[in-house]
Amino acid sequence: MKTKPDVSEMTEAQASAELEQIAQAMAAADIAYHQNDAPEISDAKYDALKQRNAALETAFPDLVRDDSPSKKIGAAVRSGFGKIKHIVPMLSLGNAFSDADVIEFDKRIRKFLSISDDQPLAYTAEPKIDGLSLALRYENGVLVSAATRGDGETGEEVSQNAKTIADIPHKISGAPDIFEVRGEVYMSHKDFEALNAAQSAKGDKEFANPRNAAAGSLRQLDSSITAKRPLAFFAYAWGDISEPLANTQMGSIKRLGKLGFSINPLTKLCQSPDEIIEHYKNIEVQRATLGYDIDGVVYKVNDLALQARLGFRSNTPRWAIAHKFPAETATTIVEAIEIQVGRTGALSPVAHLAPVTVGGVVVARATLHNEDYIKGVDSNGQPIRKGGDIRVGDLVEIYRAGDVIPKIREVIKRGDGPVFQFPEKCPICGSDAIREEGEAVARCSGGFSCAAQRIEKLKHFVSRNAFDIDGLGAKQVEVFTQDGWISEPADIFTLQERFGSGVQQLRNREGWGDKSAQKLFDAINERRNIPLNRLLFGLGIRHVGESSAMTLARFYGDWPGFETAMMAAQNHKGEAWETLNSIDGIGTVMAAALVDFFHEPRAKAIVDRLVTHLEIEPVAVPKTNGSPVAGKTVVFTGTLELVSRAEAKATAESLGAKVSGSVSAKTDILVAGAKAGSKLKKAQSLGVKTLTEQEWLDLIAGSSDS
DNA sequence: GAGCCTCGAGTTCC
DNA sequence: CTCGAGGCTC
Repeated sequence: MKTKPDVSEMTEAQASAELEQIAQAMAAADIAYHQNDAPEISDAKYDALKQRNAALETAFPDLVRDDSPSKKIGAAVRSGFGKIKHIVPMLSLGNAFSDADVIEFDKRIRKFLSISDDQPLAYTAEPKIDGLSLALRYENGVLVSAATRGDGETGEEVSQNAKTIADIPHKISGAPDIFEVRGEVYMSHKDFEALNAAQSAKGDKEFANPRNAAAGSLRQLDSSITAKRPLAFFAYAWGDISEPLANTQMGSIKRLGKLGFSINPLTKLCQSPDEIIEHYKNIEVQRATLGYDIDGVVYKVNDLALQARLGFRSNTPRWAIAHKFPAETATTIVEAIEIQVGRTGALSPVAHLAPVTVGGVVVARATLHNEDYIKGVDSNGQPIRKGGDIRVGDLVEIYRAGDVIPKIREVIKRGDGPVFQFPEKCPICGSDAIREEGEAVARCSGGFSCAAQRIEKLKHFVSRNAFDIDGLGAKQVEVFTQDGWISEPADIFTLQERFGSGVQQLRNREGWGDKSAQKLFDAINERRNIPLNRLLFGLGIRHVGESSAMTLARFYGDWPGFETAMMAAQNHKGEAWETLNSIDGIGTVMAAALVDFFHEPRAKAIVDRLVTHLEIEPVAVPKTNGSPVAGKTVVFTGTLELVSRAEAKATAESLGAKVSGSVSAKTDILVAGAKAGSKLKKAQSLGVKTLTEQEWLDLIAGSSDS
């Protein structure tokens, strides 16, 4: 690459020409990255362009273009596709990596269903296609929409593109009126190679692998491009449906085939874990000659009535599992081991590797988790990998766990580096690193005195699920902190007043124009109104994540109520303390972390300064008119069989009830599922009203909609 | 106290 | 995505 002339030696004409070039290059890169799922240039190159652009704009402020990359805050949102909410969520599957995991899976299911080992229990086993999931909705036999998985709850509408796929019929007959088919879009090896050959002949970029090619093709904004791409589709299940297709998994798949969908020929009904594993090995042997990528075999309980009884954990069905093939590996050298400091002070080692391609992606870093992981032992001192501890200079085999996170599997050849010494001090602030007895993680003890912790806390504060301030991401936080502009959350909200109009100061900065500065201030101002749960999450109190923050917000309702309770629970005693501990999902560790946080003077001062800038919105109190349980404290115990525990809790809360985990004199209703034990007895002795699960459902029936 | 299950925290590359 | 730890049930 030729070196660009120094900015100070350039003429206006040269600068203007280069600014135009950069604007075009970056716009093209944005499109490639955000809309085509395939970056054209590396992050480093992209950053270099951005910096060069900023330098030019600083030197020639009159030449700043209207379409300058510096005026774009954050990434352009991928546009052009509508959203579709999945009526039945598209969940991911749990994973099995060994035969033992599969046997365990079978055992768990038998235990859950009380089926003894000598009774038969059938499973389907089918290849797990490495493509993208797609949900097709037919109404009265006509394809009305197609949606990608998205986050499982909401996907993107790609109907026009789906219609160009030969395996997807536009009309079907003999199907239920409402009929949602689920399956996998993929590209065969042959078609993938032909496509890449054509791409390279045209001078277009090639795709890294068939999955990326399929993803990129399905998400074209112009469906005539998708039509030219040779995509294929295997159907494997149904989602929302007006009447069941069959009462077994295998029966459903066969019906899908009869209705005109492609179904995978290697799908097999198996009667035992042994037979499942045999089929897995069979498929593994054929893997190379199938003509399309698969990354494992999926097993499902065949009987749909049993599937319904098994139900779901928070994110995965209990009745299915994906048995993964061993991940692709690569060997490389450990060049350095760096220690990063997290927002809680956790010291996490990360290996810097000589870059190497694993499964189509260049990997340069791998997580090392903690001290024991580097040593190669688990918490009981048992070895976790071949080749022992990891040192700088070692030749190692790496893989991508879940095809995502790079990890070191094995030390293949010992280098000449010394045994890695885990630091006893924080690498940033020099405070002692403390590893509590029985814990895996060492933490910097510097707290608010540690610059790294302060920055990470701020990054957490502005993160997507906390304050989510547009234009103030991790990178900006770092820059602003280093320049001394912000050091705690309250500073963000005084930025504008401290800099007068602020715009002048910001404008002198690289990459900031009047517009972007004003946009940032607008974004900050928008967040002066913040829901209580987001505030609680954003504070970054240890052990308090998104979910617990919501629990607390729901329970206490508003900020004054919450804060008063925290202050009153001082010394872990008294009624406020007991109440806090009684909340379902809040235990002693979290309760202590919360109370201690609010009695730590520095933390308290930071919170006090912050809240003066905020309008804290109470968590939407559910409509409780007509609800028979509004304001009541409800406890669930035993095994709930009709609805999941999480669902029962969510329903109760939506009706204005407070869900508690333990029975006390303040409990209004105890809902006792099967095998209820001590809590039921206690409730009876206290004279608390107890209901069976069915009685509870009857009680709340009809009030959910009013 | 053991055995789930769920959540929090940390990480990589895109 | 994974690991570790907290919380709940038995």
